Amino acid sequence: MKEKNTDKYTALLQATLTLVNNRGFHDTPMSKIAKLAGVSPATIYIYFENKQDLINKLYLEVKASFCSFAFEGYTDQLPVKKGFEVIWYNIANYKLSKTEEAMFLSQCDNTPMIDEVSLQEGLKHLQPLLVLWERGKKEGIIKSVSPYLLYAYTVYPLSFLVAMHVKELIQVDENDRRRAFQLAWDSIKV
Amino acid sequence: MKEKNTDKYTALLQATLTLVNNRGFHDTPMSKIAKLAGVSPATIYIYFENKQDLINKLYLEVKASFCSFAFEGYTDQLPVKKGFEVIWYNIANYKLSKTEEAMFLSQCDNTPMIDEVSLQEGLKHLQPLLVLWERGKKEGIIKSVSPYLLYAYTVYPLSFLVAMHVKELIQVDENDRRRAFQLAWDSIKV
Amino acid sequence: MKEKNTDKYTALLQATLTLVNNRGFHDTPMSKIAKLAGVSPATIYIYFENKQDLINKLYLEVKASFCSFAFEGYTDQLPVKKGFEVIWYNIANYKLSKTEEAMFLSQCDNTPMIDEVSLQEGLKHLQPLLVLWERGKKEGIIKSVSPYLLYAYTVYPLSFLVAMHVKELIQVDENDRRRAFQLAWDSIKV
Amino acid sequence: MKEKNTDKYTALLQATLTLVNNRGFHDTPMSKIAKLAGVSPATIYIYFENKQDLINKLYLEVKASFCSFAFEGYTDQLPVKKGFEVIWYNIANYKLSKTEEAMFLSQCDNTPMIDEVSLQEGLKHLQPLLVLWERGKKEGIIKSVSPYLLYAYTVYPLSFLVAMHVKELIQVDENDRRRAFQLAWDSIKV
DNA sequence: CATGAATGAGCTTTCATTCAT
DNA sequence: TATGAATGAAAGCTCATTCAT
Repeated sequence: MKEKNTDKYTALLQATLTLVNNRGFHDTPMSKIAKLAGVSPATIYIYFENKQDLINKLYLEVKASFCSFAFEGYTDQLPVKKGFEVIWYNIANYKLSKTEEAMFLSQCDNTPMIDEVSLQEGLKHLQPLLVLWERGKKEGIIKSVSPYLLYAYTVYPLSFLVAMHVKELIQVDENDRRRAFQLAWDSIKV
Repeated sequence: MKEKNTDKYTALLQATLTLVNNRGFHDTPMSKIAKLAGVSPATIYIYFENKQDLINKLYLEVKASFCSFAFEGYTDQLPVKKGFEVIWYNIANYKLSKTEEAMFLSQCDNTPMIDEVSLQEGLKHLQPLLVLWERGKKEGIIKSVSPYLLYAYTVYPLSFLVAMHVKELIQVDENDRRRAFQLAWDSIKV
Repeated sequence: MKEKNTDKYTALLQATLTLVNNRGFHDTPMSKIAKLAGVSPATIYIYFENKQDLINKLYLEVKASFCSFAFEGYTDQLPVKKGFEVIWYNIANYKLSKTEEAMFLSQCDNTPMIDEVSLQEGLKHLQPLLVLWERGKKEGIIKSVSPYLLYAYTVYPLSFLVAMHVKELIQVDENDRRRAFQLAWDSIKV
Repeated sequence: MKEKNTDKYTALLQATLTLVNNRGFHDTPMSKIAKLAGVSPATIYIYFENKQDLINKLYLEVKASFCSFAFEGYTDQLPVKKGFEVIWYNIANYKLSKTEEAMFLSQCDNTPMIDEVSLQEGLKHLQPLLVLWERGKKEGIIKSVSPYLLYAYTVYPLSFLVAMHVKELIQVDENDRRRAFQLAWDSIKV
């Protein structure tokens, strides 16, 4: 009974993810979401207040899963470079394996699609990375620049790579990832 | 009379740019575009085939203006680093001054909004940068990696900085740009 | 357990009365009725066939309570004027104290909301008043006009007074009622 | 061109009048209104903001026509009784000939269907009758009671007679109107 | 060329009602 | 008996597009 609930809730989020990815938020009618999730259109409104709420909740869900993945195996005991490496590979692996989720997050971050409130909410989770960078700067290992710059040159580029990967313009195998990491690290290291 | 034509054409593109930036492609009805441009909805269809055509043409227009800006003052006579510097600063300056255009391009590149054909069309213009990178690799100055990687770590990060700048989370003054260039260059230089 | 039944039945009627009064028949969804009555929407269909049946039954219930009230303390032994006075005051007191019920009856009588069958059913109860009027006419005390006219000028005006009372545009104290009765009586007396 | 506008506007109001009368506000979908008026559903929204606006505007239109009719041939030079007679017969004739309009007004006045603002707006027009009554009271011809009472016992009863007339339960010929007027006047005269 | 009016198609959302439990 | 979940049908409304002028 509780199962059924979670099932439909999840099915709806998944359907939305797929459709918004392939067709955009516009051009993704509720009826299509319902059909792909295997429920009636009216059922959506049992689990979500409205279309905006559905998309917001999907965003938060995906963002949370992304962030929990990002810090797997990481502790602040690790030396700066090693710690950064762990996180960076986590993120890269997530984005390149869960491409649907990655593309969706990209779309959300570059489009006025998600409530500002939800966007803020979604940002909180990257805190440990910021702390790590701060430590790296103190230790003279990482350049003394704004965390926004560090993010722009290490994590953000992955979005582009994923997009090219999805379009099958590039492969990103183990070697490629190592090379990409090199570029990221060279960019921010002192 | 020719003036008038161009005026309305331009006004429509400008109106679309503004509205799509602020509200997204969905939630930007033709009627609102017409109103902001100061014309009748029917008039749009004199200049554009339909909504998709309007957005495609806007994309190409903006992309072209962006690319022409990007290579101002550049010749392939320049040494690799100097040539890259010229182009990079051009792009940075364009994106940070014409933020509306920059945000729009971001949205187009991360959303299934533009026809694949038009996207391809828009890509052509960056050719000289690719040629420059090839030269850099041959001269052993730039890392031997895919141009997609080079793009991801030098040009693409600017989109993130622009977004943060527009949200007034960061300033990007002359010094910041110099720092940003340093990160870009460190990333790809051998 | 029988208690429970009656409780829910009554609660549903009461909830319907309140909601239809405040929001109209349209704009009164079954779900809201259920919530206000403290039961599940599905439970309504145990006690009532459908929405129309619910509203019909409410109408008959209220009409019956109204009519039983109307003839309290009345016998056909009373002289005509005294008898009329008793009934008229009963009706006035009912309408002005049970304003929710009175407003609801008004709404039913002026709107195609209740089945014609139920409306006919509801009319039967006023019989004794018609008989009294007939007697009054024979005795030469009451004008020889259709009972519809007599009703229109004695009972029906009270609906207007109740409406104005509910909107707090007029008070209707003991004195006002006496004055109102005077107008009613002057209207129909020979 | 202007013709067309007025035509459709009027056709829509007329269609609404008919349907709301026969089926109630609930159970009168916009699509049915459109069909009866011979236009597309979308066209309604060129002339009216939404369903509520449509019904409000209809109310004001009908109320205005009613009131302008009510005071035809009346001047405050007339003696009180004569003046009252003129107005009363105007109202009676309007209601008994334009029964659709009369029934609609009844429905609006007894149902939470019209915005409070519009209801207030609609009330203004009866001013001259109130002034006449005031004069009658000063001259000792009319009972010294609230205008609400006077209205309840002279004008309001007509709504009941119209309803019975529409249901074909009574005829209301010239003689009947004279009798009805007698009851109204006896009610309020000193 | 330019437009206001018009619309069919389709959108999001609601709701009376049902059904498995 | 009682219900929360589910839904088909339909509601109000919007919008890209057309067309007579």
